Amino acid sequence: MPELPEVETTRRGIAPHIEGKSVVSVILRHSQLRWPIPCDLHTVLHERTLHRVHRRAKYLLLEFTHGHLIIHLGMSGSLRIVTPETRIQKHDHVDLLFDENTCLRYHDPRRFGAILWTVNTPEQHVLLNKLGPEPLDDIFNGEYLLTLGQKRKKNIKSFIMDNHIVVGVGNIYANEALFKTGIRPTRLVSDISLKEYKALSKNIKQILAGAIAQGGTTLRDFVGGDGKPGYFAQQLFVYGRSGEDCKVCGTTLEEIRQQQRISVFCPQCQQ
DNA sequence: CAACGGACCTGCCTGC
DNA sequence: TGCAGGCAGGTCCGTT
Repeated sequence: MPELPEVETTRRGIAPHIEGKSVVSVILRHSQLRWPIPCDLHTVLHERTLHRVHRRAKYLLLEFTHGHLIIHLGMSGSLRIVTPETRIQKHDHVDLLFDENTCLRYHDPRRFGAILWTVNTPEQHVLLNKLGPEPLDDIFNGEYLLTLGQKRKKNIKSFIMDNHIVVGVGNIYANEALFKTGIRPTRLVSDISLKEYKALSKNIKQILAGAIAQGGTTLRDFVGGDGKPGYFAQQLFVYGRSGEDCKVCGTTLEEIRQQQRISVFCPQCQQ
């Protein structure tokens, strides 16, 4: 699921409802996610105040005085604000119950997500300490990509999806950014010019910022923190459109598989 | 190191 | 209608 815009949309959706509130209780219905949820989480968070909800890459970081709760939504996770009485549905694995009858409910059918606790700064956590820059940061630009790309031998699609290079570019937006830049996903990183890298980084920023502004891409089961779906899906140029006509030139879009992920591209627009 | 394949898990869709 | 197979937004881990 969620790519970076969905995670940021979730952060903005849930933050106003829980920042400044204290945890009344934690209910674990299914603690086996990608890694086990700490079974003493209720004791750790009981009567503690949540100060802020941050995001780094696709991780949501819930800041408490004595540590951070690290939440990743994996492929199928979502967070919603509900009331404690709201009927429990299948795969509603965790409730963080706050005061004022506010409940943060974690739902994740495939259980590829994670909920972890750390008393250190989240940036020091082993899952976060090797991540590349945020795509919307100024550090992420054409020169940066050119420098790293010269040292490597791999295709551009898996390069921009590599979290060591830049975070937050998942399969949907990798496809869309390469289409918009006119770069075929199979091109080698060592073979791409500074001019192209500048355009690519600019387009990645633009596409992600646009998707965030519109509340994320909705496919299947994603819902934002307030339960409303996002509206970016209808603006996709290539993702999920293999065999259909290119919206720019009319050529039939083609599909290949790279690193077990589907890439869709226009053989005319992307060289 | 870097690159690649496999693994984790459920739901949904297709085709027989 | 039932069932097997393939596929899905992510990313860690072990092996080359």
